Amino acid sequence: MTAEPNGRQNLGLLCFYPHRAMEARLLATLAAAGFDDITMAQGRIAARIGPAGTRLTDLAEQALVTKQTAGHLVDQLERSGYVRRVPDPTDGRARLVRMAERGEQVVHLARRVEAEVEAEWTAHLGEEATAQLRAALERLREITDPYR
Amino acid sequence: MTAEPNGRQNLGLLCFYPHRAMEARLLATLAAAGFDDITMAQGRIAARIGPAGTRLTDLAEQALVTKQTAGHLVDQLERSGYVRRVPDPTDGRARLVRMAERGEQVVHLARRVEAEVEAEWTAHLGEEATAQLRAALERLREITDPYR
DNA sequence: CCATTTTCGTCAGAGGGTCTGACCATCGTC
DNA sequence: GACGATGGTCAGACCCTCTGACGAAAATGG
Repeated sequence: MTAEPNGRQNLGLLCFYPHRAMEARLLATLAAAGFDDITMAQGRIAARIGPAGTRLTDLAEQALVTKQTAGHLVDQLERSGYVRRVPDPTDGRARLVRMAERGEQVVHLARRVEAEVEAEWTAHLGEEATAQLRAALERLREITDPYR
Repeated sequence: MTAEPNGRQNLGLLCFYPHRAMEARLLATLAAAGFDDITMAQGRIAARIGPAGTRLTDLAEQALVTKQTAGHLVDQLERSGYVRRVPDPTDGRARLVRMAERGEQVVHLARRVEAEVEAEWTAHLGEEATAQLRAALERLREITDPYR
């Protein structure tokens, strides 16, 4: 991911800045709201928990980490009260990771911050350019995201 | 960075996929070429070394890490023979981190891979959409990258 | 219906990346 | 020259992630 001598940077690197900015804003806002024990890694796992709960293995697969890593992160989320594990009624081996009350609060706040940041970006780029940006990124995802 | 229930994902997250894909490709290709002792963190530091060498403090600032972290990574890069530290003739305290021969080789290869991946993306999106994407990301960088 | 294989999850251990805090040497300035 | 600012290192800690090994439950297939 090298920065070329002329100002031209590769597209992968250019994608990095907005992503980092979004994550930093999220983390800062959540911390300011009292959710100061959350980390980015935890967030990336938590973001993939479905409404009815999700298996650890699925979380790991979608987040592109090992089961062990996902388990470790869920341990922390559970200890902090953001999620809880319940038995999966359809499979004796499995457990479902489900959002707890405290977790839902974080999700609501995170959504608001995301919308806020996107609004700022739209103000900078203009409506049309932003829509094109989103469309391009979504198409790009087809070939850069192994998970759909 | 939550994934919303409907398919719509926030722009920060959408930016993540291409970035991750680019980094993964780079790392895999470099490893296959025999540079198998390099890591992403090292790459992010190394990418910021200028032609005449760069001070550790500047590397740290641009990469948004502490001096200690940058120093640690440069240690590894030096041990692997990618860079070397030379005294800064203009400042007795400072040392310049400069690319070594082996480092230059990596940079050349990395540039080629980046161009390759961008070509694939362009093939998927089309020339015009790719140009627009780049323009939008560059404008977005103005407000999402604290370093210029 | 049982044996085998697969899947779900955990435990244990290791290495890498990053940070804070303390510290020394040198530079620049008054 | 004295003193604050700057470049860099050392030490210690924490978090993230991985590999390997394993037990329990489910799925498969005679």
